[in-house]
Amino acid sequence: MEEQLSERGKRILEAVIEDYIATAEPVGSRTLTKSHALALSPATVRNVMSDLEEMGFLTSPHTSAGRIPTDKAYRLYVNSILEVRNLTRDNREEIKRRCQLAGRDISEVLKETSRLLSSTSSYMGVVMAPRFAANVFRQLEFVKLSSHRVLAILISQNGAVQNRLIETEVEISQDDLVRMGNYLNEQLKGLTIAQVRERLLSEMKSEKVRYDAMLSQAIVLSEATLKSDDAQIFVEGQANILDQPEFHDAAKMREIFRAFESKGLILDLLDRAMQAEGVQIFIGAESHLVKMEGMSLITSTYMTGKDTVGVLGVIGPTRMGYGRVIPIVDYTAKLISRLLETE
Amino acid sequence: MEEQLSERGKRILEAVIEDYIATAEPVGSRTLTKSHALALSPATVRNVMSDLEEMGFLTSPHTSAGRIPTDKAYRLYVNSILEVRNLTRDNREEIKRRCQLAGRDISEVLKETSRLLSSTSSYMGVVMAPRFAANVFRQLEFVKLSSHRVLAILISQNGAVQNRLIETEVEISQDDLVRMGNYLNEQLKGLTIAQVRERLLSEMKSEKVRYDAMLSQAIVLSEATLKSDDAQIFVEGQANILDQPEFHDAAKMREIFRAFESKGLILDLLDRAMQAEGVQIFIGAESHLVKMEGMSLITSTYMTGKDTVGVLGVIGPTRMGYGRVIPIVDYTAKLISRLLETE
DNA sequence: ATTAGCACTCAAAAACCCAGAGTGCTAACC
DNA sequence: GGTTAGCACTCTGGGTTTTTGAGTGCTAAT
Repeated sequence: MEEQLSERGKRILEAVIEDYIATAEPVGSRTLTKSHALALSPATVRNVMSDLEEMGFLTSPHTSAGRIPTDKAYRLYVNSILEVRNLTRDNREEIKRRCQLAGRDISEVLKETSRLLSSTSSYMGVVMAPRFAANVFRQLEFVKLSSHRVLAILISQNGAVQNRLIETEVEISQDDLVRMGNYLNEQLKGLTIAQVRERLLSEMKSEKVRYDAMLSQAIVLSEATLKSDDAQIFVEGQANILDQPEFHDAAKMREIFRAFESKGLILDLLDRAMQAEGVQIFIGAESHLVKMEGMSLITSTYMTGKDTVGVLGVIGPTRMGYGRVIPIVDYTAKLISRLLETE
Repeated sequence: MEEQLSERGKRILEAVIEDYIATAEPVGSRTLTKSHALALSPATVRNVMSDLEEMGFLTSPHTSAGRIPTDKAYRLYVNSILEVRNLTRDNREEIKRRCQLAGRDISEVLKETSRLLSSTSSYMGVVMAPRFAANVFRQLEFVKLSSHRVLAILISQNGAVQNRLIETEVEISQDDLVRMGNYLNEQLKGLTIAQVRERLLSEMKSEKVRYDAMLSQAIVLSEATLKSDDAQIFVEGQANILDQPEFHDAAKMREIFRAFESKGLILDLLDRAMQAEGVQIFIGAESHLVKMEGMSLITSTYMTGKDTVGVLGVIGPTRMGYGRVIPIVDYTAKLISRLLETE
């Protein structure tokens, strides 16, 4: 049963996949011979397709419909058949243009990137921001807003900013706040945010702190600032997938939207994608997430310097234009990496 | 034709509206007499309904279906028939619990509020953040990230933070940046952000700046920080409206999602809602936005101290549980107002 | 090995029918 | 007068049946 795939078999499988990608309809032997110049009769094609079905590359939704590619077929396709097109100059220009980070806040840029991915691919764009905790600490700032309210602002070396409003037990003067800030900035210079946190937690237990009320204040404040660092994910262009014919019916649509409403699902996926460097492709059930059947995900990691810090990508139907989307994702990731470089 | 609406007419109209809200089906005379204890025969009800139709409160999708309320009917209903229920204690507790702003960044809180509105109403939640420009300036901070990159952080009195990455032409030392910051903070104390901007623009033209390179740098930097203040809008729970039977068919769904994808539409609406203080209700076509037919919007403004600074609300189908949603919106707005008070 | 031919299959679309809910009107009723 | 029972009529939605057409698998001829 597991005989090798012939050259002709490959050609035909490719044709089927491409037709199916284009039309979303099961493709039959006759249509295939017409659209692709195969110099073969429908009957022959039928035989080959029958073989392909046996090998698990095609299925038919029912007898007497055409056939559609299985996940396994897509896998083969992206691995060894597909040749990735280059981006057009225009495409590249547009991506570059829209990824300017000057003059904007960094998460704005990532959001825009997500939007960009969505609109150039016409599927859904996804960007996971660098985990704040992995960034290098740059500066911590306390600003007194009112008697018992302090705004803590935490700045990382790459320009990400987080802030928290803290209700303090006792009133602290702005001067004291500044002093705390200076002290901590001095202490924490060069650590990653995660390390900063560890350091603070251990200090909290130390003897010294017991006797220095202000220091302990500072530590409580900054600890409050640091806790709960949820990954930021930007998902854009959900409406795009509504245009895909496979989701035309209302029930399916609802399901999809429900699934993506909480970002947990996407987070899981992206976390997985972050394990390995570079472009990765998850096809349908491969992701082992039930909700993802019928959908594929193309991701690429991006980095600052040598460290992988985030992932971005495109989610679309399994039946998606891999050849077109892969280079988009790839190029965008590279661009973002370049932008984030701290010179 | 424009005779007054009798007491009985009102009662029946109310019954129709309530039935329709509950079932989303056109309601007929017979069902009406059954569900509401009206002590009238279907025939009589029919007569009255016929009158109501003539007056423009009801329409029938076709002969021999029941009737459905028009926008005009809803208007009358919310204005003079409906009595707004009070919130249950549980409801109030939950809203309070989820609106804690301590420990979080202010826009996080507003986003959560939007989520809250959506989940308690089971429609779509909308929150427009205070226009940053209207806030009172608190502090401006420049942080050097790398040779030509400066992060500018702008903090307002109420704890909102905006930051921008700025690529500078020439390298500026961190010391100089601090000095610039101090100078500007001194100068700009107490102004609103909008005023700050005006002030800077006018300074840029003044003679003094010509001769002080650093000052002019500072002004360029902060001007870069201030420009482009787009309103922030948080929309949550879009998937909720997919459950509404009136949007069950795929085409409608798509339309809705497309409409809300760009937030411009919502922005227009909310801007309008901000004109007047307190709870406002826009029913269907009243908003004069084509896309909004079939949908209603319940909003309330919220304030810090005496100034209206933002709006929040719920978007749902015209056929929505006004009596239930209005107090939710109202209460939430009041709560947010209280939270934002600068003590 | 390939292909033409043919009988067979099945889903989707069209055509059709029917029941049910609703209406408007008229005539009787209180 | 307002109210109600009765009746003929209308329309939609749902279910069933028919038709159509694309597609298959097999066999026999090339």
